Amino acid sequence: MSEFELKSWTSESVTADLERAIHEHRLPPGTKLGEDELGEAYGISRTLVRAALLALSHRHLVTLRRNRGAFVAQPSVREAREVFEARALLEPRTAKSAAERMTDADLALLHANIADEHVALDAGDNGRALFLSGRFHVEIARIADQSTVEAFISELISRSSLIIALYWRRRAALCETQAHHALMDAFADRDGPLAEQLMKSHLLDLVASLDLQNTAQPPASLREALNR
Amino acid sequence: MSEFELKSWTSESVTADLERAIHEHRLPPGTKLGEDELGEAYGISRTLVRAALLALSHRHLVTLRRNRGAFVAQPSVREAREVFEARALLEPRTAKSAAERMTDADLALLHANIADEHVALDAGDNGRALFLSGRFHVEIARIADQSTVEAFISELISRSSLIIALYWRRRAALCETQAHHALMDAFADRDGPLAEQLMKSHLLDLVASLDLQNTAQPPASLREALNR
DNA sequence: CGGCACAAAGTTGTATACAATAATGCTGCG
DNA sequence: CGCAGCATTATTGTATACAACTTTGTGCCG
Repeated sequence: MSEFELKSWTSESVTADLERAIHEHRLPPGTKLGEDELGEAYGISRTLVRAALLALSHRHLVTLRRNRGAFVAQPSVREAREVFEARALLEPRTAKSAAERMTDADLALLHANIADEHVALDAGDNGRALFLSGRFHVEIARIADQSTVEAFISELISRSSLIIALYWRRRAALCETQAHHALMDAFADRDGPLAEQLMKSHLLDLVASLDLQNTAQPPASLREALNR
Repeated sequence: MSEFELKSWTSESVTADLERAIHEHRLPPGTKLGEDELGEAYGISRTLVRAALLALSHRHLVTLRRNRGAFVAQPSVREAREVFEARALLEPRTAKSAAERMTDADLALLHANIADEHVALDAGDNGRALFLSGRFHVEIARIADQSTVEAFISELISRSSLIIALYWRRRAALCETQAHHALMDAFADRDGPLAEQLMKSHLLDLVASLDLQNTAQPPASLREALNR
């Protein structure tokens, strides 16, 4: 951890670092995020750690329990459904706008993103692959030139990562890169309506690949289950 | 201010109190929110004030400028357009869902909300009327039973209040309560598609009533204009 | 008289100290 | 032996102290 202390961390950079760790499943749902522990790891005081945890709680990535501490969030089945319903409202139209505004540079960037994802998958780094897969969606919002919607989608993508950690059904393959390739074709053709339709289907497929039937949510640890 | 000190404020309640003050235009865009000043007003230390200001900045209601302090946000024309585009993506469908799930109790609550708004208008309390007008939209999201979308809409509504403060064209009348009455009829009939269409039109009307033509944004104060 | 440099004041950024609360383990009694 | 109550420990909640930076005011020099 000592190498971290060389960098001069701000609450924002710590927030980003933690968000990425959560997004990549290095910090699984339910993980206790002790203030002293984090402060020591980053070489900063609890003041900045608390600011970072507060920011993450506002994005629903961390749950704060008064006098009890901060934990990586464990979205309920209910919340999982809501997140994907919100994505269904925002992302298809955003993909349409993106397709209509797409430049060649944007296309190249998206291609590179997919390539990186394949590299990560081949290297067995599923966490990084998942992160890059999410980035693909955020980049689309950026290309659509809607920073407000982009911020919402970015939050929803990160929360989706937690949902995948808890409810993903097919353990073996993240083979849904097909959907991203199909979207790329629509983008290359600047076909807005097609991109909108493809994104809509893609999100439905994603939800379908989750196990959201059970009413009781599986606790990440016995401790968490009993403290509830 | 001393009466405030009787209550035992938490960072959350201070956040809510400030958000409402901003929403009601008691704290206009550009207002400097000094930490000592706020701390003294609420009878709390800067620690809690900072937590509240941080929360408000995450909702884009407050702009934090490093080493310079916190200010009530002044959305740009660009941001104003984006906020209403995001609302256009979220609210019509949400109104449709709400119409389909509407109970008699929900209807009564919405009616009461509109009644309160009229009372506030008659009393000349435009700030409170504006707040209640926004609450109407948030309540619809609550009725639609989509807390994730509700949180987004709630943020967008508060930001819209800032936008109205800066870009509202017709100073005289907030006579667009007509639109809310029309929506109520659709809700009473549980007519989802109509509610969706009416909400869409309502949002378009709102944008049309704003003056978003000018490229340079009007500074709320000379000081702010020059410090930029 | 104007402008630049420096000093002083005020505000925010961060760390730390202390208080309050919850978790843990011990002890004694039934 | 088991459980209740209390002491201990650990962690979070809040306030405060100090450092860093920005802004403002003053005076010197050109």
